[in-house]
Amino acid sequence: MKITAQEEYGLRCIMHLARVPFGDTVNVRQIAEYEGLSSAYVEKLLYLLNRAGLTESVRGAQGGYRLAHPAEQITLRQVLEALGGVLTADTLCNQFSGDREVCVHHGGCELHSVWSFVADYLSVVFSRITLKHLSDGEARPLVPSLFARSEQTIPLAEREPAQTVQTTMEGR
Amino acid sequence: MKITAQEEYGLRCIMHLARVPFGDTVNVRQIAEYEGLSSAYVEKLLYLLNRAGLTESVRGAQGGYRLAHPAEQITLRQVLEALGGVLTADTLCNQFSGDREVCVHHGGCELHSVWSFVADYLSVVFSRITLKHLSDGEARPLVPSLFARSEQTIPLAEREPAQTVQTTMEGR
DNA sequence: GCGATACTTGACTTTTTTGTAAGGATTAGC
DNA sequence: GCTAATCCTTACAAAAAAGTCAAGTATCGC
Repeated sequence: MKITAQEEYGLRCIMHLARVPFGDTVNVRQIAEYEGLSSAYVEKLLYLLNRAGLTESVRGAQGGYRLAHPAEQITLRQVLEALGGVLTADTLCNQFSGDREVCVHHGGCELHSVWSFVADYLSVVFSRITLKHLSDGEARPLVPSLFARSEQTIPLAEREPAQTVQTTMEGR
Repeated sequence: MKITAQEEYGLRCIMHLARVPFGDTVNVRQIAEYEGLSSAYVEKLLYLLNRAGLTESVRGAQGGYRLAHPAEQITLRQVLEALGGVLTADTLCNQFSGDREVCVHHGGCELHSVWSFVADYLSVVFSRITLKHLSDGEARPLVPSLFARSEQTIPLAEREPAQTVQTTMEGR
């Protein structure tokens, strides 16, 4: 499970825009220098964000990019969506079908329900977090904490499973 | 955010082992045929799982693979770890440093706290789910649901942010 | 209008991930 | 001990993702 480079860097770029007063533009070079990325790459990332309607561009001298809406109206989910798509159970099932037309587990896969629940969770969490929350450092509390509570509620896998790495023989 | 092919297919392979009586071996060809993957690929995936001590191999004729521990003692987290590493905030910060030595946001990045919380959540959830839960179809309830509850508790980003895609002009 | 600035976009190169191949090692059964 | 079945491991090829280039087009300031 991983976050792609495009998502991480693209998010940083739009965060850069979220930190300046709403309406101000920032040009590609400034962002690239500050974030330690190439201008070409920042251009591409902003192109994706722009295409999704999250940013606006102002051409010509003194031009640049700015948010299309106030930072409190743009969610992390929208940004991730624009940068590469959010994890959904459907995409997973279609994506990994081995050498068959459809996934061999089509119609009854134990894994599906887990991924789909995890995906739903992430989707909801990401929809709640706006760029404003992020720039204010207020996002973390929005990721619901379930640890303390569920520690008692849910009765499972309590013991650390034996981690004695012991295969057939003493591997080399 | 995505699940890699190696994670998905590797998980399916070990699930295959989890479904037979504990101690029974299954050989690569059987798994490959059933899952619609090539034998060569299944070998590689089992190699990874074996190396991590999650499975045991029996060589020679009539050999095969089996779980190294009962299915209720192997967690989803261990499997994902063996197949490609679990998402952690540390890896993220080290992984995406642009063209600098360290991430430009080192020491104070707003994104870090979000990723790290999300990563913690996933880690806890995946640690709770065992292969037994998965094969019994009991895993879904173990992914804590926070929706109904937090809907009221958390006061944010309530309105669907304006999605009027309107850039500089009528695109193209 | 002209030149400079800066966005736009598709093609291209590099890197990483996926998946295949192949030769070797081990064991069971005869 | 020979043979067939099966795992083991590394190297390689193919595909996808990441990142760069370059030739645009639009706009501003003079």
